[in-house]
Amino acid sequence: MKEYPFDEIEKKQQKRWEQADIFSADDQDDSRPRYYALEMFPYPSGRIHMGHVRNYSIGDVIARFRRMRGFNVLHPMGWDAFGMPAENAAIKHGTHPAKWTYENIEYMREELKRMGLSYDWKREFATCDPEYYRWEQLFFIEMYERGLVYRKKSKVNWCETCQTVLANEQVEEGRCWRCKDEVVERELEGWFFRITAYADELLEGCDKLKGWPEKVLIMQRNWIGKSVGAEIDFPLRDHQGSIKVFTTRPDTLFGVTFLSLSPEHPLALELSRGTGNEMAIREFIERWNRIPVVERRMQRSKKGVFTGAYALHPLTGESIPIFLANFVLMEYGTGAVMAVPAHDQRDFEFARQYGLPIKLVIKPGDRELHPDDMEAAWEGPGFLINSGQFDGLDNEAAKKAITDELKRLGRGTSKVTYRLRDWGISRQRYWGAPIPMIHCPRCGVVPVPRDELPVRLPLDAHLDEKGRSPLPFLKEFYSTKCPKCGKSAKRETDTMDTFVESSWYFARFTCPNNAVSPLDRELAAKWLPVDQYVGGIEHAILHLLYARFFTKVLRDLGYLTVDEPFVNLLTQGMVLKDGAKMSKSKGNVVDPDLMIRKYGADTVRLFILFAAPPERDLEWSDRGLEGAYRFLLRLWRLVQTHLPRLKSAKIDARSLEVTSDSSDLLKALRQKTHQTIEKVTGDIGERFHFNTAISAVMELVNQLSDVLNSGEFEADIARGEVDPWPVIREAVETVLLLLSPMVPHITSELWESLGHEVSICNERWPEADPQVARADTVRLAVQVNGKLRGQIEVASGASEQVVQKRAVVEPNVARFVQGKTLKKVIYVPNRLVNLVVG
RNA sequence: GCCGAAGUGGCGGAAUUGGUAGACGCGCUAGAUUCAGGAUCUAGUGGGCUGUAUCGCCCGUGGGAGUUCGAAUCUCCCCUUCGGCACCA
Repeated sequence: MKEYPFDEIEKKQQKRWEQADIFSADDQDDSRPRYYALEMFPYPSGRIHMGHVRNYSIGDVIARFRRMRGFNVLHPMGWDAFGMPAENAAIKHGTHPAKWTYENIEYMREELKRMGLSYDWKREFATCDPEYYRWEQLFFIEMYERGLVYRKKSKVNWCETCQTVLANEQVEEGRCWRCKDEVVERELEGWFFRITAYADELLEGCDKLKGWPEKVLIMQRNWIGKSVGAEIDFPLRDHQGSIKVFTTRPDTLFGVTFLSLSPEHPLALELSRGTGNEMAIREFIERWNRIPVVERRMQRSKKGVFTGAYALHPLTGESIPIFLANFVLMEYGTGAVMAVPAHDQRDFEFARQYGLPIKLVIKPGDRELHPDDMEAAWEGPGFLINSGQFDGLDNEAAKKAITDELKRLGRGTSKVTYRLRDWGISRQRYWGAPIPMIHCPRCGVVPVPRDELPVRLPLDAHLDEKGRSPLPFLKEFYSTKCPKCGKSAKRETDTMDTFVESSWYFARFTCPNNAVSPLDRELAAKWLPVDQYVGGIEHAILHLLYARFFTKVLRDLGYLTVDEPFVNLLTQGMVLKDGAKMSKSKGNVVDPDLMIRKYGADTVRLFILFAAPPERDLEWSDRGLEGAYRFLLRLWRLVQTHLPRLKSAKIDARSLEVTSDSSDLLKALRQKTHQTIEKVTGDIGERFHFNTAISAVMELVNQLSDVLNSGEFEADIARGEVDPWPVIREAVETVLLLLSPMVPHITSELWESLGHEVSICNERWPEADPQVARADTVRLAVQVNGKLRGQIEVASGASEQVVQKRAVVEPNVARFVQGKTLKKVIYVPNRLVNLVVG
């Protein structure tokens, strides 16, 4: 038999926890403060990977720690079960996405259980369950009724490989976030969530999320991209109508020397008609259309062409030539910009290239600029010149003054623009939640009546090799009756983006089995918001922004009372092997399950928590893993060896005091025990620095072994003068309690073997006695002119006079002080004393 | 290009508020145990100095300057790596 039979222990303890049902969150109990700990739920891809192990180990420590500190903890787990890989696997292996998904869930649930995670498994659900997505369909309808869902035809990001549309957030450098293939442009009709209606609230909320990493907030702010400025009308000189532009720099209006339009601007061709430039414009647009979407944005050089048409300056009436320019985006603002080459770098480059005039209208305070020898646009502050009545104004003040003037003349307004676009959620895929809408040739778009929900995804569908959704070909699915007129109509065959499911799952965990309503208002109010959310940084924008949006929508629909879903966010780093992210293609994947079988879950958890603080990347090391195993082995052996005497020791206050007073060695051990409690409590509870928490416990274990192995100790026992076991038992029990959130199995087992009847998981977290933890003497560093010259042992909190007297007589210190005058003494109590001599 | 984070022994990392740099672990070295290997235990382990060798000196946290009695920590400049955004008017 193995000396440390981790496999038996882990199986036994896991069974025990399950039978005793000790990780359930109690909906009724209001006597304890509540705490909601959550980790990002996984996509059931088949097996767990090291990223999951890290994510869930971190979350489990937090949940277990809070439980021991007396909180009523909600710590649930579920499955983000809709998605493309299921369809791909189904095509490849001739199975069904549902079968594939549910089999994976079965397998991965067992893997997670082998890790010994303290989940309330009774709350588990998969998002592909109609009992889950039916409520999502209800939200969709309620959002539709409130104008938060709409349908439009637009140019969309299309991934040929995935055969579906992607949201802007899901395109990375012109490529699909999932399969990394090029995204092409397509004109398609689809459903949109009006996330832009919440743009301002989402942005302002960033300032209130004190528990989020600044990095994530910056990314979200940038993504929302709020710009404050003005929309200005430039009337056309030779046509009816005008061109609208958006600018953040209305103060530079007098510096406009031309307008730039996107090649996709609807007026582009029309303006050139009859000017003689029509051919050139047509050619330019055609050439533009031939450039793949991916490459359009990567073009660096400024290219353009004159339309032959002119606009009129809204304040001066001057004629302004209108150009098409390859750098103007149709999707942002109005697709047209007023070009101020003197004060905008892009316009500057364009003007230089095509020999267009540069007119200076902002004069910086500290230098003279001349249009002819400028090397770059001046985008900084200054006061206005060449701007008629506005000359001399500070440019910030001029922004308002010029906008006001435009408003007065009816040629412009204040305007706020966002980079954020509405969230396109239609997916031309099968394995997703059906969009609960009906297209009636007579009545138009009609929502499915509430009492007909859920619209079930038909499970008898067959996928073709190309990966196209079978739904548009499945008559039994799409053929229906219009709820309004009762005549035949067609169901929507698009499904929802799978990010919709993960946008509210955290709320559903508060009442996962509720069959009458998506959420129970009282339970949601009791548990939400999530106190601590843990997950990867890769969701900094996507999931975390969508979840924030959904929370606000559900609040406005009356389901939730909170504004934000996650109070505190911990973004963990990646698990690397040989300096690179683990991936099949690199062949550097370490299978967690294999490691758990070989060394046990406790060892894997301990290593992964010990190797780096959570937010940093972690380098996997087989050697390090063995080190973690050795530590647990030592701990096991230490308790086993002394079990009878540990078991019979009494650890009441009196016995502890008597023992520690009788031996310096034991007194020091007891002090270390209480110092370690202080240290570990802070490291786990406040900083999430599990690595330093573990190292502190290791120090205590080292000191404990030193005591047990020391000759002095042996001699004391032999004489029978001291009973050391109370202090030793206290130290051992402290080690077990402090380690239990991280390595729950071995600590549970040893706790039990010490004779405890209550599971260590239900024990109270130890309290440090500050009296015991405080040292009565301290080693003080003695510096001379800032250089370390010696150490002295003094009473804790000793006075400066005493310390100084002791310091100068220290031989090595004396060498450096002798024959010099003492100019100054700096004394930091219990730390150091610095003698400044000259 | 812009924004952000990070650079500490052979390696992962520690130093919470400007106060003894390198905790803890890995690796390595020597010894014990062992037929041998492995495992385990003990001791040592930043670099340099034959220098008043259980003590001491000098150097040392990417590089350079500065503030300070004192800097891994604060300020400025530079270098490198990683992440995000990338014509957003």
